[in-house]
Amino acid sequence: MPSQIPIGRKVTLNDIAAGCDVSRATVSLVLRGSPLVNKLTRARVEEELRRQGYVYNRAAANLRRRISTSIALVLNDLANPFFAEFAAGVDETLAAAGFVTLLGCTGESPAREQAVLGSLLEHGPAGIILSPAEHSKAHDVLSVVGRRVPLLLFNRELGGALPEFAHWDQLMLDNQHGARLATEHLIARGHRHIAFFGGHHDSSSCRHRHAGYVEAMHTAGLRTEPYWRIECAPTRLDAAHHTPALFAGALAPTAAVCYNDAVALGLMLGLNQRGLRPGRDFALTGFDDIAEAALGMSPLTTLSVAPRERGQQAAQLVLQRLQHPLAASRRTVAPVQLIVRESSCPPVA
Amino acid sequence: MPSQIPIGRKVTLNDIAAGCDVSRATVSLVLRGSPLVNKLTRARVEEELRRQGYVYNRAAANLRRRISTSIALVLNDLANPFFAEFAAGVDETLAAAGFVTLLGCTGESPAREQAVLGSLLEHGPAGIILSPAEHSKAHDVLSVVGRRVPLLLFNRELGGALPEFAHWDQLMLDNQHGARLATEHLIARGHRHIAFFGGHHDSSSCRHRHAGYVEAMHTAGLRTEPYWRIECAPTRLDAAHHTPALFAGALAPTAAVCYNDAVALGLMLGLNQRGLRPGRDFALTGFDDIAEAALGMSPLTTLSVAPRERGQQAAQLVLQRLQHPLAASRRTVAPVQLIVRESSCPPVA
DNA sequence: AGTTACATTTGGATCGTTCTAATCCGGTAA
DNA sequence: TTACCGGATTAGAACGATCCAAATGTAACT
Repeated sequence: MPSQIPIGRKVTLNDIAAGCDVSRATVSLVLRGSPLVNKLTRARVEEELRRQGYVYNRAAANLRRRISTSIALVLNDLANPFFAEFAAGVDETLAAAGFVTLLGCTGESPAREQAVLGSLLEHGPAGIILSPAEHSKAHDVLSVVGRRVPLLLFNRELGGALPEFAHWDQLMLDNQHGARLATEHLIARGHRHIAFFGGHHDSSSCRHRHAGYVEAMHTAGLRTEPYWRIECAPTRLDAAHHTPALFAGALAPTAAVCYNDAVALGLMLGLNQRGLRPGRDFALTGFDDIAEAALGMSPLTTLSVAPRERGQQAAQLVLQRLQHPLAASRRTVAPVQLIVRESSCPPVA
Repeated sequence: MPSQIPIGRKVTLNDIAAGCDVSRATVSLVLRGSPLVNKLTRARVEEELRRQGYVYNRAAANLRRRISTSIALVLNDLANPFFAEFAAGVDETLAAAGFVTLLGCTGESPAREQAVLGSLLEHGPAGIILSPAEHSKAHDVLSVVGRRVPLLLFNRELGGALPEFAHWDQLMLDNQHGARLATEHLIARGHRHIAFFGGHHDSSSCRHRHAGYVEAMHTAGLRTEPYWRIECAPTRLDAAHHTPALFAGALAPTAAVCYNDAVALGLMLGLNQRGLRPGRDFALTGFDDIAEAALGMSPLTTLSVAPRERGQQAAQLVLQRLQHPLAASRRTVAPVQLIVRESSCPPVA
């Protein structure tokens, strides 16, 4: 029984081998289910493995075999439900493939990103999934990651040019098309004065969404006033604070395409404080379709990006890359889907 | 320059040693900043390390030193914001201590929990932080984890008795006291007929919260009717569906202590459908203080559990355990804090 | 010159596994 | 008898680091 087993040292192949009078090599063969070993000895060895409570030392095995069974996942912030769902999808798919997820959070700091990547690399992951911090530069990432271990960029571009020799894949959301869909939807509802609210222009996803908005507006022959572009941090609180700026210009908008759901929810609060009912007196759309979007005072029209599925997809892409290390690097753009809810009302007559 | 470095093989200590005419051992000393090595040779070696783009192989080092620099974090579901915040806190603290987080998700399935634990253990974590799946049994966890690697239980009890010889620590939330606070608050507001709504009685956290509710009621000399205890799955949807059951008994409650915030938000929806305005016609409290609690139609009175801080605390506890492997096992109960918002109105006259 | 002291450096064993190239053995063919 | 075969097993060298004891070189002191 387990209580007979010495508690001091880890059980190794040698212990098992000694315990049933075979060689280390034979035990190793048993462990890996080789057909070479005799049925009888296999049974004896398996019994001994159970008896001593052996646990496989994958680190030692991987060292010898010069392989790795882990993937590093580096994100800005797990507390963001978008990334949390993404991480859940990644882990789920990796686990199914026998890989283990090494987690790292950067908190939007390029410096911490460097540190985290460095630390994770020492554990020898087979690949990396990275959602870069805001001002992270391609050159810096390259200098710490090197060209040996494959990298998948998710969600954001890196500053500076991507090194063409490195096989870095990309998984991006169709930000521009999504924002265009939202804008077209508001236009179809009858709006003519539409603002773009929230986000910072130095974020690539924000730039792309803004481009989609401009594209839709101009295609429809509508003007975009500069004071209809309100920048703010992508948080509820900051969005609520910046609400007055929307109505400070000469021509007040009747609707806003928001950078993301958090901003949209904050804008709703801000509108309420001005006595405007979102979804009645003012129309707005979000981006991400986070859980809270469907609830709240006025259910939010938004773009679903299916973060969990993106996580699964990211994991798949990395696993494929591991099988074809020399394949050309690939850029995947995941589609987004417009979810129409009540917040995108027609303009008040 | 980096392009001169062969791309085929990983750079090892031997390569560096050969590259600057010293022994492997000396390079190793340089890496670890030993004062033994001469300033001059140190400089030469460091230059060579940079030149060849060396990355430390922690797996190999840990094998030799018989130590580990990783901690396994096993959760039900990262997509749950409570656990996501918790994980963020854990990773933050572990990273600061030089550890790396091995992630695993169980999806509330004891079978997957076994599999995930087994897989993570093969990577040799120094410790484990486990938030058990719903019906997970202590005996099963023990049989896969063994008594070698220290375990910290978070948030839930395990079924069956804890093995006393294993040094398993616990970090629990003060569920009972929290529910008692919420109930006392409602009583102080003037309510006499208070229900306990949501959750399943086979979940230990639900039992504890219910116990706190009963305790407060009885201490105040109030009765608890059996039909004031409505069980349902801890989701918004199921809570909304079970709302009518609250009013099916002889004496209708004027307030409800909810199992958690998700349930409370679902109950709000259900109340709305009955034409009752939560926070006006009916009072309710939640548990967890998730982000949505402060927003919504009627901001929710709830208990803040500070999940990120819990994560930091969990990591601290494990790190302490690593330093004192033989210390007596410890049970920590984290305090919770009542956050009074508008949902806990006085009863209608 | 011989001894001691000190600062540096190093060879070789080691961690727990896998891999390669033997080896062993009973049976069969030449 | 010898050679050979195929199935089962194994010794021993890896993998990339660390650790220990021992070696080296230099300077200082009898």
